[in-house]
Amino acid sequence: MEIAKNYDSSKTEEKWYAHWQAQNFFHSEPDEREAYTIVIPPPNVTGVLHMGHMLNNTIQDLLVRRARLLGKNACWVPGTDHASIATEAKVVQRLAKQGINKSDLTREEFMKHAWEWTDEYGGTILKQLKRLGASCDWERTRFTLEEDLSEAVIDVFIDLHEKGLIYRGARMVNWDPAAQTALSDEEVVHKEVNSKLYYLNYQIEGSEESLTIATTRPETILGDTAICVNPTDERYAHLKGKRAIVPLINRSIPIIQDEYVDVEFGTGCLKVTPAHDLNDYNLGIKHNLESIDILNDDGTLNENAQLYVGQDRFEVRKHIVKDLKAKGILAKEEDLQNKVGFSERTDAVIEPKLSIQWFCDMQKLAKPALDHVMDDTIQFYPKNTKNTYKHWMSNIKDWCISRQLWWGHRIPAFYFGQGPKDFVIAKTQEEALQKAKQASGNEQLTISDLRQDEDVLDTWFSSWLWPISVFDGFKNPDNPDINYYYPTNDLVTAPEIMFFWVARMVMAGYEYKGLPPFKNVYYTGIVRDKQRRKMSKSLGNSPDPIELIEKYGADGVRVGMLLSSPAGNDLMFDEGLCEQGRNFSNKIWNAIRLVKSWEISDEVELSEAAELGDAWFQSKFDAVLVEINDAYDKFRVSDVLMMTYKLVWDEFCSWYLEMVKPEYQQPIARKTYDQVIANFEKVLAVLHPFMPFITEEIYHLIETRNDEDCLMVGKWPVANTSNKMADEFEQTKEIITQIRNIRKSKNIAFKDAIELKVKSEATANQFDVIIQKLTNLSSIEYVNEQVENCISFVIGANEFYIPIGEQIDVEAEKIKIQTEIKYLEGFLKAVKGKLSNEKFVKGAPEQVVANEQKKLADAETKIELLNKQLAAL
RNA sequence: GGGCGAUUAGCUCAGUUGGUUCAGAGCACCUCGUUUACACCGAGGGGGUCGGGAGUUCGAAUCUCUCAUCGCCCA
Repeated sequence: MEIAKNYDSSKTEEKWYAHWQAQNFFHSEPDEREAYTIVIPPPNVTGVLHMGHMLNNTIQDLLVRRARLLGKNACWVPGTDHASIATEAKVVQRLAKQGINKSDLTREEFMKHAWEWTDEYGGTILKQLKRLGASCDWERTRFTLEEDLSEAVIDVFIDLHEKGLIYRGARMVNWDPAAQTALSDEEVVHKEVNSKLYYLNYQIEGSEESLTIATTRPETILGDTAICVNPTDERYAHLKGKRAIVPLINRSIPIIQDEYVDVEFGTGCLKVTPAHDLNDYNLGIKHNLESIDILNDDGTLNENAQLYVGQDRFEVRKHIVKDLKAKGILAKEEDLQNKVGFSERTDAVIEPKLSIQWFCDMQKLAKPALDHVMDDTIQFYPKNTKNTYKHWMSNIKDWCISRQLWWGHRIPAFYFGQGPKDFVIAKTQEEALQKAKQASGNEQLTISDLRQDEDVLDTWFSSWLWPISVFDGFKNPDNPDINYYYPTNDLVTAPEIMFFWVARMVMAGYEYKGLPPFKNVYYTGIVRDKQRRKMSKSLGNSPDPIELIEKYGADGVRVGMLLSSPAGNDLMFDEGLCEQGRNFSNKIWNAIRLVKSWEISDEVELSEAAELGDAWFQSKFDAVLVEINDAYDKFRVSDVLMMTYKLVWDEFCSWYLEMVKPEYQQPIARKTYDQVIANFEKVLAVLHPFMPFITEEIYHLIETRNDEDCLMVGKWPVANTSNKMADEFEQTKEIITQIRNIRKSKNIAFKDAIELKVKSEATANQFDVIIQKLTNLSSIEYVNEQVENCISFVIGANEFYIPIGEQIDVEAEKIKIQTEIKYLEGFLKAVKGKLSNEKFVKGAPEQVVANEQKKLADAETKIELLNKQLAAL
């Protein structure tokens, strides 16, 4: 069979993915095997595949494919997230392009557009994941806004409300004026920005005196209802009980005292705007201040402000500074760096806003969620992420779960009156009506008297149920799927959503199943470019994953992604890594090409080298496999890859295949061939999780197989560690390297055979035939005396001589040997120093001292040998 | 401001309770190479005072303190 010289991924990937699907290999049903489950972190329906997804899903596929090979019943549940705020923004944008305003639509009309949008784009990422080779159980694909999952969300809302853990209340929330909705604390990103600190003079009422306050937000003075100073601040002690005048609008406000004010910051005088700052709000409550809300929901000023009405808050800032300056109220301005909150989704500057929202009380839910991570029931990788988790969980605040949006799960609250308590929580209108009649005592109520809450729930209020809801664990709490697949095994996600998602899933898991949602959480790093900038669409520094796959093959890209990504470390992505992955594909490809080029013969005798090679390789393979398994258990993914890479490239290709390779144009013994194939298949199995496509292709190049006989559903090899030949061979590798080195330095071509003479206690080395083959020796002779006129080297207690057929350069040889002696003597001195140190001999463990003594003896022997050689020159 | 973590070869990173010749890997780099799988390759090689300083110890990349620089989380 002709095999192309270079591997062409475009000819295999689609073929095998389709084949696997046709064989239904991705699908899982509960059975008697051990389950291995992963639920995908559902990507947004708005998204397209980016490098973060590539990393994340490559790792998940790696784990799932290995679990499958280990004989577990592997189930990777895919799906998408409705991404309330992001999707709604996209839909609004699209409508705007069509000249439609959201406000002109009814809720139902808008939802129709949103569903159309979702049907059109929602599956993009999942489709793209197939290109990567993701072995998801597509039959189980779920969507957070589908019927069953929505029902779970509503049921949980009702349940938590009944338990008193969800409440409605007026609070200071994070308001996103662009999306015009409240956000949770986690959706606010604090960024350091260059601002200005403005110093403004406030007139003291009934006096010529004025005091100066400092503020970064001069436009909010229109909502000021007090000035606050620290009671210990003597500068302002005389102002106690007096009032000040708000500039421009001449409102009289009290001067109050509170410890909260930082004497050091600005002037030590604080303007208090209870409606627009959380701290001021708290001060307002404490001191019973009036609260004047001067902003509309879209960030423009309202009538309460009196001035600049209808203008945007940032426009107003410019104007008011100008006006204050003109009136001599602005004392000075200073540059200042401060942190400002931005909306994670819209990047708008967040306004603290007092509004009525729904909240989820986290205290009770957080307790088991914290405990079971601290006691390692759930393990985090890397370990140090536990600290961050603990810190957040120990300082947890209530979760604002309502959003002023349409795209999402509508809050099941029905209002029957105007009072703050005039509502009921119910799953259906009918049920709501019953409850409302009861609550109001008004039997005349009809459905049309009820108003359902207009708001929807935070998207994460559905995501936190994901590991349970994808198995219908709410509707059907005892169904075979949930019993079999839950708790899931591993969760692979980004560290930045530890609070958004991971922590809350753990809470929901314990609240609703009494069990953790998963056993391990693997936090990936962030994919950055070479300059350490986070990859983002706006920077344009992210390659297109699909183009990468087309260029380097899915296998190559998978390897590229994992080559430099130890758990939790950011990944400095470089296309060169994918290139390395592609080169690796080609290396393996050429290994099968070599093997398939051999003519198999039943007549040919087994060569000793091939027998030895097989024994050695099995020993080596098993030793490495033990390490690989161990690294998998510790989620040391890039270590696993590197070990696998070296196993394939160095041990299998460079050593093993070279050992067993038949002479040019000679056939290979059938038995040897069979051994090579057996070893090849084991190597392929270990490599398969990283490179599913090429390994499957090669598996089928080895021989024609049945449709259901695929590597993907093959067996992970089992290590037999009794064979120690791998260790014994290490010294032989050194001998071979030395001989190659001599060839190199003396310019002796490989095709010219050379002789080797060995002075040793032994009369043979079990690996002599290997040495002979790999270095092209005409003979190996064991001698009792030093050999003259040779290049020599010493390994262990053995001396090796190579006659080079010409006069050797005595001086050069002398220098070489002297250099080595010098190094050894220095080493010896250090060892002797240790051993003559009484404290060391007494203090160090016996083993360590014994080792030092062995080092001493070995070095002395070697120096002696080298000196003899030197003398003989 | 509070907390966590990092700093080891040109780059990205290992280095498991301090102790084998422990200073390592991959890539990059340099030299040589049409040896009959692969130049997307082979063989060989150079390269680090382990961020600076101090300390503990018989012994420190590893433990302590301190300084510097950088990240992340929270407020």
